[in-house]
Amino acid sequence: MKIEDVARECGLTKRAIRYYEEIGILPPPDRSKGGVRQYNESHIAHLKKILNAREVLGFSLQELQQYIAIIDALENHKRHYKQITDHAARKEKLLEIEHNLNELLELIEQKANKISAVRAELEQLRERARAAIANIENPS
Amino acid sequence: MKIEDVARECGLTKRAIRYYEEIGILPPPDRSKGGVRQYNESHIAHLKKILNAREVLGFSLQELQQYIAIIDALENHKRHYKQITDHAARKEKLLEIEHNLNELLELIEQKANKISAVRAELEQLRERARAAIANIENPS
DNA sequence: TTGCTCCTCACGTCACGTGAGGTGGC
DNA sequence: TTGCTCCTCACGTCACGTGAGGTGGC
Repeated sequence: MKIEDVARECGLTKRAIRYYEEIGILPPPDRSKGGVRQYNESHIAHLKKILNAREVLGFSLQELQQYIAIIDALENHKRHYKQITDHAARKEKLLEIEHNLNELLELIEQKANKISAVRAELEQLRERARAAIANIENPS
Repeated sequence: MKIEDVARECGLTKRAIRYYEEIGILPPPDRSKGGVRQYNESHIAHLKKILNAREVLGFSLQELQQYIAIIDALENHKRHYKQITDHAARKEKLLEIEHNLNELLELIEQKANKISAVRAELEQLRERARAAIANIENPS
């Protein structure tokens, strides 16, 4: 896959994708002998996941780095901690991750509440518009 | 109220508030004889409403102008259309506003779906973390 | 008068947008 | 060879951040 395919699939510009690579959000893909970036499905999945999180959480790209680090830490947790015999340290790390996840979930709830507030206001305005229309069609 | 009070109340910087005034998002407040901006409660309400909408919808400040225009059009609808006797044109305008509101509400639903997706993923990760912790505390 | 906040430039920054100018593969 | 996309600079833009340097009101 070339950069254009990734751009179309993820709803980004090619410039944005190169920029994400430049600042370390997206791992550098292999290049063809001509220097063309070659992407695969895992790049797409990675991008879509962090784009969703970014949109929902309103994070800057720098903050997203932290977010990705937390996710990766847990997803690779088995691989990383397989040989560690220090159970106390391992538990400590896991508790820290759980704490971070709780904070993120709290942030998400706040966003959900704001969505509800805006939706309620727009629905109320729509009702007013409909009432006004009905009043023109069938004056009381 | 001075700019510092507005900043605290709305979670903005003073610079941001002056910038919103500069580009027309926020109506210019009165000034004291020394040139100090004097705000009132309506400025606060206006700001909070559009900040919520901006965060939820992900609009640029330019797009927000459109949004504000739609809201104002409806909120002042009685005042604006009181003397208009052309019922057909009036209905046309109201139908257009309803259409705009429907589009905004659709956008909101998409945002709500994305929130749900991110929340589900984070909750799943938290479950995994908790299971790993339980496994350390009480090995199977 | 002393502090505090206010003001207006004006340059810096983040996350890209937008060409310029040149190369690579069907 | 002709188009198309790819590449790397590099300057522009949006939404502010961040001082600099000076004024106003308790």
